Amino acid sequence: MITIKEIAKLAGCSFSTVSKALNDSPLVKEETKRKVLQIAEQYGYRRNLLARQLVSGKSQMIGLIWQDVNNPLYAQLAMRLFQMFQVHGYEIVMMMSPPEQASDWFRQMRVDGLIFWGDVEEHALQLSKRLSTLDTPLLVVGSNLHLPVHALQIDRKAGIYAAVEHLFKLGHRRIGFIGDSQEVKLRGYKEALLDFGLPLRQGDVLSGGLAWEDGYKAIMQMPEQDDSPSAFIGSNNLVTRGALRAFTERGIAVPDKVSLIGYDELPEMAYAEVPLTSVGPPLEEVAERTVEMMMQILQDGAEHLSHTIKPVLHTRRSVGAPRA
Amino acid sequence: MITIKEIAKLAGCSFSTVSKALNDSPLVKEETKRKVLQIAEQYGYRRNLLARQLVSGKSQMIGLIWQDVNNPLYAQLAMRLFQMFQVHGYEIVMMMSPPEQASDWFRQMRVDGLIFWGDVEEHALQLSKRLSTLDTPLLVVGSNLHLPVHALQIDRKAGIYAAVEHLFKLGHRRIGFIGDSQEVKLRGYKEALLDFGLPLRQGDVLSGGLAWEDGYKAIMQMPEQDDSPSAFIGSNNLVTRGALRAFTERGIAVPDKVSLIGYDELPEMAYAEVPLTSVGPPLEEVAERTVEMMMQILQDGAEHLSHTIKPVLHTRRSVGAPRA
DNA sequence: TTCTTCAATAACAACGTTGTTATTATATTG
DNA sequence: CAATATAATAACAACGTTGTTATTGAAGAA
Repeated sequence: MITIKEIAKLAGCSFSTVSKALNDSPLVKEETKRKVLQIAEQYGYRRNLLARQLVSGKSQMIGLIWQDVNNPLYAQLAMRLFQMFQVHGYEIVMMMSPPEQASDWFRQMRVDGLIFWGDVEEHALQLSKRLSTLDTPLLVVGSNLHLPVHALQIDRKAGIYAAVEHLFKLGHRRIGFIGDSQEVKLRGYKEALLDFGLPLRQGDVLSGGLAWEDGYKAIMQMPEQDDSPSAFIGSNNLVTRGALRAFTERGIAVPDKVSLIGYDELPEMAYAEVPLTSVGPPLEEVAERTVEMMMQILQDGAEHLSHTIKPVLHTRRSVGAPRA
Repeated sequence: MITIKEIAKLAGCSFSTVSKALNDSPLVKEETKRKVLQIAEQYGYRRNLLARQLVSGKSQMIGLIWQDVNNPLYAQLAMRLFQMFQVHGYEIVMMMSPPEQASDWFRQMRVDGLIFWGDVEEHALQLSKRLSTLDTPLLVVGSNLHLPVHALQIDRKAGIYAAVEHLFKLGHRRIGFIGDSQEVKLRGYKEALLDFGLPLRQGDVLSGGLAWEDGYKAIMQMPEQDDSPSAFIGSNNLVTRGALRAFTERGIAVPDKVSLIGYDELPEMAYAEVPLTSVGPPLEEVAERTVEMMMQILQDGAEHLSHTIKPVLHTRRSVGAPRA
């Protein structure tokens, strides 16, 4: 690929003049500029960003560490971040490797900032501790912990709480929870039960991970009882959709026999066989705040930023009043 | 962030010795190595990849251009590529911008190779033409065109053909097609009809794009007729799932009243309210071949590679014999 | 004319590496 | 003891840029 030095030879001037011409500097005669630009065009010159970033000390890149590819939530978010950061002259670079490995490579590439989706608290904590003393600013999006780095918190506890409240107000007195792998959500569930004077029954919390199958299995394996919950809350979009599938297969009509609310608000929720009522952070707001905070960090060198987003409830067909 | 020059000062030697020590060169005394390594560790030294790649002329990066974030197929594929290329010492860098823009940035970053998912033929053609004369090798994955670049073809026509054949053998004589935006697939459909002696009826091809809603709307808006098709083929996983949703809503039982086959083989197909029979390229094979071809291009400088993968049929519940 | 001013360009240093070549100091040989 | 081989390190060039400083040549002022 042609370099400014080669263009200089062709144009019969020095490479520093070429550099200035390509950057449209007023120090170069119009005629020279034209000649240089014409040659650059002709030979398909592309500036070498590695070199430019090396000398400038800024990479204009933001590293995005992405682990959970199967969750469409992140695909949506990533897409928006891409578009929004580009407006500010930054490129998003994504990696799907384990956090430690990804952050290490990003630091070697001298990215200006790092974004980490911190819904797995353990990883968020570990990574933020590791990077807190270092020179690459880290923004953790979606954690609930108090971290030693910049954080865009999502108040999942409040989200689940709101879901319980919604069901309670409709008359549900026996509410189950599917997927116990995220402690904050479970805490929101338990606190709400307590506040509304409902007993916490161990059997109503169906344990399992965050994948579709986990929700499916949880409901399929649920023992048939007379007094099982009249409503369930699924801990994320995948689990909830898996659960819905299982209810349908077992012939338990939603919402006639059982109501279902899922955490995460996504187009997919409306596409389910029964459109799902959901609580989740407004995606657009998450994206906007992420960009806003990162720009404050990069441009103003802001310290220890923190902001919290509250999930919002979207009512759809999957929830009704309990049968008498 | 500390550099080798600063380490040199601290260690009391020249920066070139530090460089060698960090690369474990046999030209450096063990004692010196230890001292340098200890200081590097202490100060959290990370090599500057920008500088290293500038001098080496190799970036060890492969650019992946990703447009259709909503299709989970690509999320799965991307994940596998990440893992597999890492074994070969390459990092995948992803961008979600429009192809022209993304490829331009990647070239400026001097990536060693580019991968483009070419299911939108128009984009694939345009990009491959643009890059065919340039020095950055482009591998188009999943196109059907004869392109002037390396290509891992997916024979979608054969896939759809196989779907029609499968239905025909079960006794279906009236087969519809949902989503007409990919010409190859439509061609497979038409050719198969012809070969099996079935008439092509305009009304049996429901037009629309590749999103969930397109499939949903197509079926919702389909006029109620006595002699409508006894089976449908959806042009991708989203469209098919949207269509299934619509059938369910309209009370048209799948597979009792109508059979449904979807293009794309993904876990999601099995998760649908009626597990969907599908034809699609084996993902793992696509990933493996992608890596294999790219490595041949990068290491052996292979010219004009081409390989074709045939989609495979997976039978599930959504297909049955037509009602008498 | 001779000095100054200014526009245009050239030259150079720097960014952080790697790889090659040059320079030491030390050990080995005859 | 000088000559030479060897080990360790230093010095330097290069990669492709950008930004700063130095050098030109020509026009305008004294």
